[in-house]
Parts: sequence; C-alpha cells; structure tokens
Amino acid sequence: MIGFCERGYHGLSTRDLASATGVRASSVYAHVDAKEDLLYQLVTMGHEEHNELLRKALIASGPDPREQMRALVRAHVVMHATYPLLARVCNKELHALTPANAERVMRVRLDSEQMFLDVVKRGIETGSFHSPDAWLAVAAIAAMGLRVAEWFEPGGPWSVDEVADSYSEFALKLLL
Amino acid sequence: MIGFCERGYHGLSTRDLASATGVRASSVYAHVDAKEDLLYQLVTMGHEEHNELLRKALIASGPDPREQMRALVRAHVVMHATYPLLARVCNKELHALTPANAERVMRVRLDSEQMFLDVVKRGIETGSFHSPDAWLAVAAIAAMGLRVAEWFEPGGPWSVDEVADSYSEFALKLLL
DNA sequence: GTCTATACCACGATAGAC
DNA sequence: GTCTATCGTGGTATAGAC
Repeated sequence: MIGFCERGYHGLSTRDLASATGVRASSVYAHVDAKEDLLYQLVTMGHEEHNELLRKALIASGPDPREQMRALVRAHVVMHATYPLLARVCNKELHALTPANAERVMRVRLDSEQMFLDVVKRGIETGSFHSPDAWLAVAAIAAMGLRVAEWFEPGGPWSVDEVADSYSEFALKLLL
Repeated sequence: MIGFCERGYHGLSTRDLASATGVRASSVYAHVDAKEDLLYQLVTMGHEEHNELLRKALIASGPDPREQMRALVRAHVVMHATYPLLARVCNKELHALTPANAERVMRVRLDSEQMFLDVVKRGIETGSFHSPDAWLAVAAIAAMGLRVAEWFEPGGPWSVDEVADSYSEFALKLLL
C-alpha cells in the first residue's frame, strides 16, 4: 500500500511489492489473480470502511441536520487523517482499475456522497442551512476532508480531533 | 498530458506519448533528456501559471482582505476548472519527479500558499476574519478549489464563473 | 528532427518442484 | 504457499542513416 501511494500503481512492481512482505513475486499470485486485484481489494476496503464510518456517524447523531453534518465531517476527516496512505491510494489510483472494478468502487463513493447530500438538502428545507446549491456545497466540504490525507501527520501541530473539529465548524459555516 | 492524467506517469509509455503527437518514441529524445523532464516541465508550467494568476488577482484587487480572498479563490478555481488535466497531473504525479525537481515545484507551491496565508492573517488582524487557525483555514479553502479539477466539465450544470463565485462565497463564510 | 533498428532491462504472470 | 526458472512483452533510451 505504501508503495502504491509513494510511486503510483504502475510505479510499484510485483517484485517490490512481494519483497516488501518478504516473499518472491510469484508467491503473490497464490493470493491474488492479478496485480490489479490487489489494488481493487485495497481501494474497496478503503471505500467501504469510509462508507461505514459515515453511516455509523449519521446513525449515532440526532435528527438535527447541523449535528448530522458535524458527525459526517468528523468521520470523514478522522478517516483521512488516520489512514492517509489508504486514502491517497483510493483517490489517486482509480485510473488503474478495470472499468468494471472502478464502477463498483464508484457506487460506494456515490452512496457516501448521497449521505452528505441528504443532510444538506434536509438542512436547507428546515432552514438550518442556506446554501444556494447543495451539490456544490457537498463537493467543497468533501474536498476539504479528502485533502487532509495529503498533509496530516501524527505529532504535527494538530491532533486528529482538532482537525476534525475545525473542519466540522468550517463545514457548518460554509452552509450558513 | 492527457496520458499522464489518465494513466499516471508510469502508466504512460514513451511510445504512447510519442504516438499521441504523431512521432516515434525516439524522436521525443530530441526535445527532452528523459521522460521525467517532460513531467517536470509540465508540472512546472502548471504551478508557475497558477502562481502568476494568483499574484495578478491579488494585485488587481483592493486592500480589503475579503476582496483579496475572493479574488484569490476565484483565480484558484478558474485555473482548476479551465485546465483540469494539467491540474490533476500537478497534484497526483509529483511522486515521479526527482527530489531536486520536486523541491523546485514545492517552492512555487509554498509561495502560492503564502499568498493565501498572508491575506487570512491580515484579515484576522483587521477583524474581517475570525478563523481560529489561519493555516487550517487556508488548507481547507485551497482543497475545495483543487478538487474542482476532478469533477468540473464545460457544458455541465455550472459555468466556470458560477463555481468560482460560489467557492469564493464558501471561503468567506468559512472565515467568518 | 525524424526515422529504423536495437540494446538492455524490468515488467506481469506462469510452470512445476518441493 | 513458497520457491527457482522462465516466458513473452513492453519499458526507457541510444546509434546512426537520412
């Protein structure tokens, strides 16, 4: 995973991949059908974990759209700050998936996006939010969190919680 | 460029690269020393153009931090919506640069970031903005715009101007 | 500056012994 | 499940004619 992240899918050979786990390249093929399988499994894991974290956050929060949005952004940011390498692979290496696999991944992603969209739309209806366009707002809020995976490091100036809290506030302000 | 974007640096061969412009792979080497040179030139062009657009936007706007921020975000978004492929290469393929070349690119990027930071800090001092952390706010605002390159398409639901305007407002709200 | 031809190497993947 | 050995392909890059 570190390899895919640092050098890109095509930049990491099956030989390097294997030697990172202490085996030969041919041994990899006892576990996966092809190199692309490995990327697909990694990317699927990342997207499904992300999706589940969002869903749990939504369920655990009350009915208030503001509280729901806070919970979603929190989970989104925590995921990206906690597993930055996985997040980067998920966001940069989709091009290397077969169309069928890419589509499966995109379905999960769209489902996650829909959670954000539903909260924003309901918030607009109930008067909690006032964004002129729900989708544009969601794209902006999601983007903030995605990018956290590119710069966050443990032991840096902010804890995961601090970033999650700040970004939740950013999202709510953005939706005012 | 399209190739680097769609398949990643290592996913695009010099043969394919050359045939995209109607020549043979060997002819490419009459213009660049190595494949990496091409990526470096592309990425440098993208970062310097971006930096200049930001600088011009800043100069053209008045002394009000709010107006300056609006201008910066506008330019940032316009660049990413106008040259999405270049932007994606600039943001995803830095790993393939030699350390020396990557550092040169990062210097331009840090300079651009500093423009945002200076405006936010001055806005906080003068009471226009009220963010608890200037850097976190800048990271969030920049991220929103960066991501535009991933989804924007001409002929879609929004014009470049509409996205730029919306995102400028998002940024200002975020800084309230 | 482009071409053909090619050097040299690394790639993903497989075969078959253990 | 891992190994060694190897297949066939395609990678970056160069040489030298035009």
